[in-house]
Amino acid sequence: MPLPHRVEKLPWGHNKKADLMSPQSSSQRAIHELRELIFSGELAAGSDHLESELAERLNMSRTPVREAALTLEGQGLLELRPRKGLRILPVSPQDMREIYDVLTELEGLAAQRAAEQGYSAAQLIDIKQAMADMDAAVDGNNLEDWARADDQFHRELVRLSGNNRLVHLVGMMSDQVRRARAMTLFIRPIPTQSNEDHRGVVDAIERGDGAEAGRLHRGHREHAKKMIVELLEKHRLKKL
Amino acid sequence: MPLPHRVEKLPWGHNKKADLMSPQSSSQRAIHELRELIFSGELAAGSDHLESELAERLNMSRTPVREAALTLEGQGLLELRPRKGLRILPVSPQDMREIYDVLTELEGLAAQRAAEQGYSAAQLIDIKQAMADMDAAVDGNNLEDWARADDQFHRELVRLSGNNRLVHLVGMMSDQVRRARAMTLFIRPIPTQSNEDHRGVVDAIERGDGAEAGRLHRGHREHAKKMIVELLEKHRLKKL
DNA sequence: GCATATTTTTACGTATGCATTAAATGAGGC
DNA sequence: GCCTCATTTAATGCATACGTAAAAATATGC
Repeated sequence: MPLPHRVEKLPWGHNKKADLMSPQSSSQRAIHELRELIFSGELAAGSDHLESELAERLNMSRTPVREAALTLEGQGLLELRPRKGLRILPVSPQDMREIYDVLTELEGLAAQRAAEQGYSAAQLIDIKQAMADMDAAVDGNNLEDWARADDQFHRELVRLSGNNRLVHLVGMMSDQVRRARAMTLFIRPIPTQSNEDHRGVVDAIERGDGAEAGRLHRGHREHAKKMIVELLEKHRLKKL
Repeated sequence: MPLPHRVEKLPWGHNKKADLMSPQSSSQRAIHELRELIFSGELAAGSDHLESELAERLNMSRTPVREAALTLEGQGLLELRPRKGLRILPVSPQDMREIYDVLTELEGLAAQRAAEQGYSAAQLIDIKQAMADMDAAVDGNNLEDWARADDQFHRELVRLSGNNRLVHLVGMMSDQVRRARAMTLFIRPIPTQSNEDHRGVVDAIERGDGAEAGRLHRGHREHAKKMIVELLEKHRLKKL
């Protein structure tokens, strides 16, 4: 048969957004797996990797790897450097400042718009659940759970803005922040203040007070920015 | 203090000088030419095109066309639809609202940050030149020149923010706005107000008044948003 | 021993081939 | 007629082939 030592081709149906199951197309799989490798640090920031090398690692040809690389390049996670391999982009404290600046503004807008939609309490149930999860995680002193719930909170907040572009752009920026947070999560103060901040934002959204929601959320992010950047610099984490 | 300057190698940099050199790689050429075709309307919004068709049109194989398509998909200009060809994304009034919302916020931030850099008059020469060009274009009643200078103004404003991510994201959003403006340019009022607005923003930047620069620029963009969206809806330009 | 010229290697960019599978078309039953 | 199912068509996703040019390695001259 034409495919000598190829292995699995999963007979799963087509789930467009399948988060947890392996995507059906090799390109999609490449995107997913490369992202995992980058976020887990297995592909270290600043390191170079040949297309052929990655292709072999993922059990596919160069083509889908290349396509994935193009996509991820567009998301600012790596850079294609002819003949030097693809370089996992490092994130310096200065980069982090830039990213947080943008993120602050975009999420602030999201909070404002979310408040203006006039959501019912029922429609805010998911974001409140995320808040509850964060409280529980703080109580249980489980930082990983906290980080997950925090992600969920921010994702939900942006979704509530009703602006698809916002969702997309914030997602991109968040990916980069996430890499840094993995490093700093265990050396930062216990994030009780974050939970307070979030509560204020959700209250403002529930009241329909857009200006206040935006203002509060911006403050929240600015505070986080300061803390993260200071941590990165103090610990000499020049590049992540 | 890091001076902002051109970034050569950001993923999809909007490189102004790229035209001087003939793009050597087919992929780059494909990106450029497809963009041209989209902006010129030769590839109409909402239309579908087969990879092979475009490859033939650009005198290359499917591979670089595909790579370009991936890149442009990341920029929100088109969508890859398996077996239906690549679809040039239409921009509805609702899309335009979303885009302007994001753009307003991002450029507002840019204006604020630009003001905070403490630029000398000499460093503001380019943005002032753009303003002068806009005035001249209004005097000469040349709308195309005006549009070009307006682009230049906004590009320069964002560059002055010193935030490369901002440059990058605003570039993406601007591309989409640009398509709509081509349609509305000749049915909109003569843009004298815009020039006034810009002057106020630059003044605030020169004074180092970040809050005011941001506030003014946001107002400027919000006004533009309202006008464009109303125009689109009034003229039943459902899709662009 | 060092700099420069020359060969060799190799990674990439692009073209091409092919199996897969969605969509289009047609056949057959109601 | 038209719904369902089988057949054909054709565009894609991916593998693979290959020329090119950059980088590495080697040789050469001083």
